[in-house]
Amino acid sequence: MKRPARQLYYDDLHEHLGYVLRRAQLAGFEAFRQATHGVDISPARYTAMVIVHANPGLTQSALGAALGTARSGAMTMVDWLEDRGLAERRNRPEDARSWGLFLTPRGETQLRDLKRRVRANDARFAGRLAPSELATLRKLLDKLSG
Amino acid sequence: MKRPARQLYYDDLHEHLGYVLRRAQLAGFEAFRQATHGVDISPARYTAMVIVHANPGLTQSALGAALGTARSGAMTMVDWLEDRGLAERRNRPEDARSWGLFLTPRGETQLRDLKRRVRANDARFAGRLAPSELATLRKLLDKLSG
DNA sequence: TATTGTTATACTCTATAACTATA
DNA sequence: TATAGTTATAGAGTATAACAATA
Repeated sequence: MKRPARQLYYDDLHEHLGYVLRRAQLAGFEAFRQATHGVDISPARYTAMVIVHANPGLTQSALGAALGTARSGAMTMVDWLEDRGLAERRNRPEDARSWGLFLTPRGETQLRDLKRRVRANDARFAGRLAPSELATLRKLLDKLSG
Repeated sequence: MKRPARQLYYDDLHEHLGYVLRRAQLAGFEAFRQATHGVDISPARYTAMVIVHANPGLTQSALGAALGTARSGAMTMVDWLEDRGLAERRNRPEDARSWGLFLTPRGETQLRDLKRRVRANDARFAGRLAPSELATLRKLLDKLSG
């Protein structure tokens, strides 16, 4: 038989907004993981697919800036997407230094499926709150991030 | 002269609670970084110090569980704290397999200083919201994480 | 000169698995 | 047998710096 774990104290950690945000964000990652179970994807890569889809032809640098990573990080990201046939680099006539990024038909299809799943699970995750609470939360978080 | 960056579209990312949480959490990390400028610390290590301080004598496994990491991660964490003279491992008479963790006097002093800084900066960061908004936000985030 | 993509490299964080000593 | 700590190892993720091609 297992001894009951000793009671742990957290001092005033729950007063720290950063700590509370971090915990909520980890719960969000976990919800995403469940929503995308069985698909080889991550929050960052999902974000990348959404952004490429919404901005067809954008450059790697622009993608990196949108994701908040260095150019080399965007490079790795696009390699990953291209290796799986989800996105492709095309020549840009107006600037031979850079590529234009596009989702492939397969990438579009997968993104549609992922969006459906993520939306449904987001609703389930957010379902811990009443609709009015959720609207308030989104507003307050945006205000905090701005 | 630099060309103006092309307008970027984010589709419905801002509808996704996980995405909004992630952005807010990154803003929180940045606030922490500013608050602790010049001190060699991180949010996770700060959390570890707070928990050791609040639970003197706890084991590494208990610390790992509190931090949400594997035992080997707690090991690395405690090594880091011990190397800098901030915490120490003491023998536990009641169980020779495990250590009891304690902050050193130096650790206590540094934690006091850090707490002051983090609290002040937390107030500044949270200051983007009205006090009533902040209370609402904390409540909603806790509800979401629970 | 400046920018884009690329490559090499390194550092942090974290997870797994195997080992040891104690229980 | 189960658990705590330890160690080795590997995999993400990310940052910096240097280089070639192009602007």
